[in-house]
Amino acid sequence: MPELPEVETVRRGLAVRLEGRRIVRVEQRRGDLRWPLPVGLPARVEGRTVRSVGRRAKYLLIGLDDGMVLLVHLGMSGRMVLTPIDRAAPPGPHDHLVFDTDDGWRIVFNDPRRFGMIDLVSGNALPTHRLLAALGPEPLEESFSPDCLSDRLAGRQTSIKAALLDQRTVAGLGNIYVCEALFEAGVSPSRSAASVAGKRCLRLVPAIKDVLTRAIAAGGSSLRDYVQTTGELGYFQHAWAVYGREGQACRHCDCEPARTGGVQRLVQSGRSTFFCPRRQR
DNA sequence: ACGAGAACCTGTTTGC
DNA sequence: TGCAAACAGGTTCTCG
Repeated sequence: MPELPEVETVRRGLAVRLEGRRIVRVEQRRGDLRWPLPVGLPARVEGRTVRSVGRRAKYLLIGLDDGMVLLVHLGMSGRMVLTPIDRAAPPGPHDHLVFDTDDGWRIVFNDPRRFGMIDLVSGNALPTHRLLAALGPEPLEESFSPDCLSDRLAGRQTSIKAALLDQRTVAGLGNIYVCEALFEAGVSPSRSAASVAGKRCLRLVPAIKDVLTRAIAAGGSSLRDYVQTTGELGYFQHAWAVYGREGQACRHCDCEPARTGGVQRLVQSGRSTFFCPRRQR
């Protein structure tokens, strides 16, 4: 579910309800997600006031008033669901953590596949945290420039698709937005990363920024039952040009799928890639 | 050192 | 219709 735009959407939803609120109760309903949860998590969070809700790449950073930060990754299927406590349903089988605030709101972390990760770390230690230390630049920051990406792609033998999926190259892109950005830039996903270093980054970097910005504005992409913290659906999935559109016309070619084959699908390092071979070279 | 593939886990969709 | 296989937004680990 969650790539940068979805996590940013969740961050904004959480910030509204959590910033300045005290967490009066934490219920931990199982001991592990991808890894064991931090020892004594509920007791270490109960009574704390939330200072800030930030984001780094696909990680949510919930800053507490004692200087600790709750680090949350939603994995593939993680969700944060917000409801008033008096209207909250009983916890379901995949509701792993429940947080109640002093003004009567409940935040439930739900994650059926349990690829999510949660840690509680000192704010000072964040930059060197094992999950964050190697992350590449934030794609929406100004410092993420064509030159910056070019340097990171130079000399790499893997495909541009795999390189952009690698969070050390640039942080926050996932399978959907890599496909969309490569389409918008007119770059073939099969091209070597090294061959994109240089002038193709002049198109690729603005395309990445544009796709992410538009997706955030739309509240992210909703697949299956993914909803924002508010319960609303994101609607960027309707704007996809190529992702999930095998055999259909891409958003910019007038070509008839019956004659040209339309959007093509291929598998790269085990993941589906969607692209338009007429537009992407 | 780097890159491809497997593994982690559950739910939903697809195909025979 | 029913069941099994394929597939899904991510990350880490292993192996060549």
